[in-house]
This record gives sequence, C-alpha cells and structure tokens, in this order.
Amino acid sequence: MDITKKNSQNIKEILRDQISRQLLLPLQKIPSERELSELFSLTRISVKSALHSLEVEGLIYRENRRGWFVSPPRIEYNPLSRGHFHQMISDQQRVAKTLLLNVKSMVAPSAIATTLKLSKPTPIHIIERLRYIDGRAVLFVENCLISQYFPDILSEDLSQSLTELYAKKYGFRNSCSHFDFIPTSAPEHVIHALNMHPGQQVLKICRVNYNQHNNIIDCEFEYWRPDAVMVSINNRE
Amino acid sequence: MDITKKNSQNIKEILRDQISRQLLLPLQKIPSERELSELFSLTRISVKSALHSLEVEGLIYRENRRGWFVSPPRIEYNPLSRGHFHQMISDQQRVAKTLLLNVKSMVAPSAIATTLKLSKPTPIHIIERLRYIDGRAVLFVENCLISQYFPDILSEDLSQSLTELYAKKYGFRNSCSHFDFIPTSAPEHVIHALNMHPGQQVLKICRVNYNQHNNIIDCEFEYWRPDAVMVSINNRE
DNA sequence: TTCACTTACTGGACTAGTCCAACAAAAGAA
DNA sequence: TTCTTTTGTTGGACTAGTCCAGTAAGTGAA
Repeated sequence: MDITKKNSQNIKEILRDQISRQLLLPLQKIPSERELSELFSLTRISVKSALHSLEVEGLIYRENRRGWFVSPPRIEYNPLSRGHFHQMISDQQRVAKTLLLNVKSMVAPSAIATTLKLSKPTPIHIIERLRYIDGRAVLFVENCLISQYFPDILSEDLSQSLTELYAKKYGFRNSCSHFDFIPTSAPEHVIHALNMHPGQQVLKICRVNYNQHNNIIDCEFEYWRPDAVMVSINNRE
Repeated sequence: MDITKKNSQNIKEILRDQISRQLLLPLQKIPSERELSELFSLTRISVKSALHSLEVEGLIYRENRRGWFVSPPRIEYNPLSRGHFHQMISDQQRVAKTLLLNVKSMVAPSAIATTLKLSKPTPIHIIERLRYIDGRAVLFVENCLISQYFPDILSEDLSQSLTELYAKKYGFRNSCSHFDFIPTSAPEHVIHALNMHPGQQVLKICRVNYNQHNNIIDCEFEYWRPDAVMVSINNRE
C-alpha cells in the first residue's frame, strides 16, 4: 500500500532536511521516539533504527535517557599542534570548558606500562578531565604522567593546558609524539562521563609524548564523541 | 528468574571470550542470528543489538545478508608514509590485493572542486579502487586527479601504487599533504563495493596532495571498514 | 528560600512473531 | 564441462506491544 518501500528512509530524509535547512538547530532536542513513531506511523524500533543511522552519520547524537539532539558542526582538530585546546576551540568561534574529574597516583597498570614502554614498576599520576564545547561534554581525556618527571604537579591548576604547564614548570619541550586513532567503543567510566550509553562509538586517540631528551614522559588517552570532531593534519615532507 | 539483569550482556561476554581465546578465528563466521537467539533464549532483535555493539567495538563485522564474522587484528596505517599500500600490508604479515573498479573522466563536480581549490571548471580523472586485506574488502579508494598534470595516465596499470607512478612517469614528489579523518557513514557506491549496509560506519580519510612546486595535483577519498584499521602517526617537531 | 518527594517522560531492554531480498549451494539442463 | 534454476539460509525491515531505569520538572513541607 505504501509508496515507499522503506518507511524509515522517510523519517531519515525529513530529519536530514530539517537539520540542513536549520529548522532544527544544533544542540536542539529532537521529538521523542514515541512522538516520532506516532508521526510517521512506525514502531519505536523502526524509529530508533533510523535515528541510529543518523547518529552514525554524525548528524544527531544521544544523551543517555535524555533524548536525541542535533549535532553542532564538527570541530577541526589538529593533534600535531599540541595542547592548546581552549585556543583551538575559540579559534573556531566555539566555547570551550575543561572540568577536572579525578586525579590518582598509582603504579602503572600493565596496559599503561606497555604504552609508556616501562620495564619495571613505575609510579604514575593519572589525571582525568572532561572537556566541553558549547556546553556539551564531547571529550574525555586521561593523562598518564610518569611521576618522577613531574614533582609536585598535583598542586597546580590541572584544568589548564598541561603542555604549557610542562613547559613552564619543568622546561619540557615536546620533541616527538606518537598517535593512534582508533574507532571503537568506550570503557565504562568514559561512557558515564560523556553521558553516553554502553556500546556507543567513540574516536579513541592515544598519544605518547617524548621530551627534548627523547624520554617518554607521559601518554594521553582521548575519547571523542564521534560526531563532534574531524581530525585534520598537515604534513610537510 | 534470571541471574543477570541484561541477558544480551551474556552473549557479548561469551563471544568476546571465544574470540580472545581464539575459539572463533579471524574471518570465521559467527552462528546466525536465529541460531544465537535459540542458544541464548533471546529474540533476534536482542541478539542483533548485542552483535551491533560488538561491531562498534571492532571485534566483529557484517557482510550484507551474508552473516557476521570475526574481525582480524587492525592494520596499523601510517598515512604520512605515502602510497605503498601493498608494502605496508605485507610488512604486517598480511596479504594485500587491489582491484580497479572504475575510471571516469569529467569536469570536477563542486564538492571535489572545493577540495582541490579549483576556481574554474577543470577536467579530472576519477579512479575508483577496492583494496583487500587477507581476501577481505576493507578499503574503497577514490582518487581524483587533475587531468592536465597526468597526460596519458589512463593507459597505465592503475592497480599499482599511484604515488610511485606519479614519481616515475611525471617526476612528481609529494611535498605536502593535508588529511582529514572523519568517522561517518559511507555513500551508496562505497557501501555496495565494501559489501556493507546503508547506515554502517566507516572511517573516511580525505587527503589533498601537493607536488614539489606546491601545486595541488590530486585528492583522495578513502573509506575504511572501521574495524580493519587504526591510524598511526609519528610526529617529529 | 531550600530541600526532599512525587510524577510524567525519556530512552533501554525485551518478547514473539511476519514478510522480504539477497546470497549460496545443490540440482538439472545444455 | 558450463550455465541456469531451484531451494534453503541469511540478515533487513517491520508490527504491537510490555516493563524498567534514569532524568527533569513540578509540588509541598521545613
């Protein structure tokens, strides 16, 4: 009876259209799954599947049990220009905020020890921070510092740029970094902090930093909401 | 009555375990959704949702209407060491194959003209290729070459490394490249070539290449199956 | 004003099915 | 052998619901 074979394509097209014509604005809430299912005469499962697919595309995002929202434009993130998160965001006419979540000191667990190429048990600090763009939590960052290189760092303001702190307080310059970009799902504590749901995708970025003496001094794990970012790199050979 | 609150967590854990203990091997088929739903006493919808979540994690992948399979380990892909796809794959003890899909010549459509920073209508060649690792199609590549820089290129073997061809036949060296990495969903023709399903995630990589005279000579759009790859970059400052 | 409590609403998890399109392997025909 | 046809199996799309857990806003007591 229907004109279209797949009804859920309909809802996708209409939402896509409303977003591109700015009838639905960034950060704005989309009607609830139940409302949409009535509007389009579909079950919630079909609606959910359509929304899922727009989520993968990066057009909309989900907050756990709060609803679906329109994604703002992606931030262009150049990881090679290190550290100045707030600068980068304001350069793109957006508003950044950093929240210090947690600081722990411990002996490096095996996964981190491997990343830092540690051959024996070594004390580290782990600094967990949450970063917001335009009031939306989009990035969970975990910095793992080898304690011996950073005496007394925990008494500093840790919501500022760590790279700048490294330079000012310890005279470290970043001579070399190694990056891995992995599309995967986020661990539990990250899911929670970003208000996501277990099994949702994130863009995981692991970086290992070397100082001017070519020592590994720290590593960082970034977990981005995948619709919020686009990694942009310039390479001169 | 059940011990666990969420039954679908069960199936996820068991599959994860079987994969990590290599009882299920890379490229091997997972039992069908119907079989799993009987085994775990769940509906197909619940099974599908659990599989989805393992897919996002990068542990398993889907071939459209063929079934679910175990993902091989991710390839480490360093886009800064340009061009030698086959080399890179065999360095990682894997088997590469390139299939030439399609070659077209046309005036650059607006999206590509923007990427190539063209100010007036310009003829280009588009070369579409499909790349396999261990027999699995994981990467769709679309090269857009500005025709004037590459006279007579269409008579060459286009399944080889284009970078090498640029160097040998035209004396071009790659002086600079610009990359964008975007987690998003793939366009229709890519979905089809990779045997995926509309709405599935890919890692899209756009690169723009400059020759030694600092002219943009071509751009490339890569679409990776997201479980197949991990982008790895080394940066020296 | 402030804080605890209730309540409506949201998405998450799930059941028990149906029908369809594409794939793949087996069976037949040339 | 080689090509075509059939048939079973796969995932994709969908219906029509139920129950649950966390959010947010409004209500009322201190």
